[in-house]
Amino acid sequence: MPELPEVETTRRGISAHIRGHTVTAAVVRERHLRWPVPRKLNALLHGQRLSAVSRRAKYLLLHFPNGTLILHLGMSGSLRVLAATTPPEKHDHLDLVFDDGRCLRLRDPRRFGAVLWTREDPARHPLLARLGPEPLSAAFDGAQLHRCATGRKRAIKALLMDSHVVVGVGNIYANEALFMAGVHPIRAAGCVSRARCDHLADAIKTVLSAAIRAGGTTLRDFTSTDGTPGHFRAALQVYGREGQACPQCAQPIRQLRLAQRSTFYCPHCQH
DNA sequence: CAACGGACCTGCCTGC
DNA sequence: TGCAGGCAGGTCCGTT
Repeated sequence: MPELPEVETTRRGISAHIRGHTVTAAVVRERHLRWPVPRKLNALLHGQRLSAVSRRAKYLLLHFPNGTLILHLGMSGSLRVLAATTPPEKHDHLDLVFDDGRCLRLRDPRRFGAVLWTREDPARHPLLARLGPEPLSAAFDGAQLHRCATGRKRAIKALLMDSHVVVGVGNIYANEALFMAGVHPIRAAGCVSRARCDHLADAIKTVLSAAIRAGGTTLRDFTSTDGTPGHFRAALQVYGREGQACPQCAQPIRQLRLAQRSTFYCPHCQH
């Protein structure tokens, strides 16, 4: 579920409903996520007013006067805003109940997600402190990508998915950006020219921006059941399309395994 | 230091 | 129909 576009769409969706409201209870039903959910979350958050919901990489940051709640959705997490009286279902691990009778509910079947608390500047939290630039910011461009790629032997796709280089590029969009830029996924990062790094950086920005717009449509209503998985699927050029015709040259899309992730590419268009 | 595999989980789909 | 096996949108950590 959550690639960066969906995390950003989630942020926008929940923010409008919960920002400015005060927590009346934090209900933890399952504390065994990627890391244990902090004890005494209820004591920490009770009576605290949520001032803002921001995002860094795929982490959502809920800002309170006494600290910040850091949420990560992992592979299968989702957040919804609904009436606090709505009965929780299987895998609904956490509710933040607000003073208007609604709650923010975290569901995460695979439990790869995380709920963490910090009193410090969240940017200095160990998980966030060493992250690379945001892909849609001016700090990320072809020059930055080329600096990181220089002298590296690993596959360019693995480099794009390395959060020290740039954050938020998951498996789907790494595939799509490489196709858009005409770069072969297993090419050694150090063998990608500056000009092609420019194209790759542009492609990442283009595909993520388009997906955020599409995600906005898909997950518009956070108070209802759930966003159907992926309006943007229709826009994918190579991901999940093994054997189908390349949109540019009509040759069959191929699939391979790279760093344990499915990788899709056109052998004719990508070098 | 760089690069790679394993690990963490459940659900869903395929094929026998 | 049942069951085994493989795969899934992430990413930290230990080993080489």
